[in-house]
Amino acid sequence: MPELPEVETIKRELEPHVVGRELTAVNICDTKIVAHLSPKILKDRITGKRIESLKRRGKYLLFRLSSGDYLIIHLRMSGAILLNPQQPLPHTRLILRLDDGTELVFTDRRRLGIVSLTDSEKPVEDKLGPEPLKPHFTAEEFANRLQRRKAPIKAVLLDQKVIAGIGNMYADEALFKAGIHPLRPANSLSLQETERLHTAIISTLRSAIKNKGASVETYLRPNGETGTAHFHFKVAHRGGRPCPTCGTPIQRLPIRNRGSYFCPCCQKY
DNA sequence: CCCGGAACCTGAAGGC
DNA sequence: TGCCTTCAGGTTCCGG
Repeated sequence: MPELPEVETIKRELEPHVVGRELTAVNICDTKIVAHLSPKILKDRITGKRIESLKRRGKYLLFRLSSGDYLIIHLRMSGAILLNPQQPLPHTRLILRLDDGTELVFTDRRRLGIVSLTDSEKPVEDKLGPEPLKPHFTAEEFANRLQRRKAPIKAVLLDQKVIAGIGNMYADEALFKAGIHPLRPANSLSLQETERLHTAIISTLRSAIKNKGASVETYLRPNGETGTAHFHFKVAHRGGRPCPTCGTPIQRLPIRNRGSYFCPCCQKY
């Protein structure tokens, strides 16, 4: 499941291969993945354009084109982008060919990912809160946002308008690191707890990026290799296994229909 | 605005 | 063996 660290890894590993290159051919294999405009218009508007830069914002990838447009890709649950795969891949949705022969292949087993085109960053920007790894994500601003919400902290961490880029796995890992129960109402956290969580979010994401993301389910890096961040998970996807700190079995609890993993001993309500 | 639940989607896994 | 149900979760939509 691509979250911020996975999308950041893809961005970094794709960047040197795509920036400055021209899109010479666009093959939309599954028109259903194109959102907000017709597949034909998207294809016509990006073919022949140069990729000026590649940026990640939250879980979105934005390719800025020489036309001034932004080609936007969101991988959702099962999307991946592969560079020059050795053989045809199952669930291929989109193929971009560049002027040096490079091929970018967007695959998506569950078909929930989207490709779109906009003339500014605004549509993406409007959906998202602060980037957690940028200096403007401060503990004060974080505390402010939490104070307005009484929903479970786990649910609030998944709200992209509160913080951009956190998903189910890293929400669980950050809450464990901060020692906070996932069902605690967001506005019940003390200032100290909020600061611990703020720090935990940043260190959890940084460490996952160092490990090139977590390969659970279908996530792969553009070169086809897996990430290693999941080997360092303490609670995420580890229901029933002993907590690495105290040995208590990790519990699984559905919150907002998402499996939430936590240690009932280290994260008391 | 805020909240929780359902829908979208497909393949894997488990029950019978 | 095979059919059926359940589960996985990022985002959006909807009713309260």
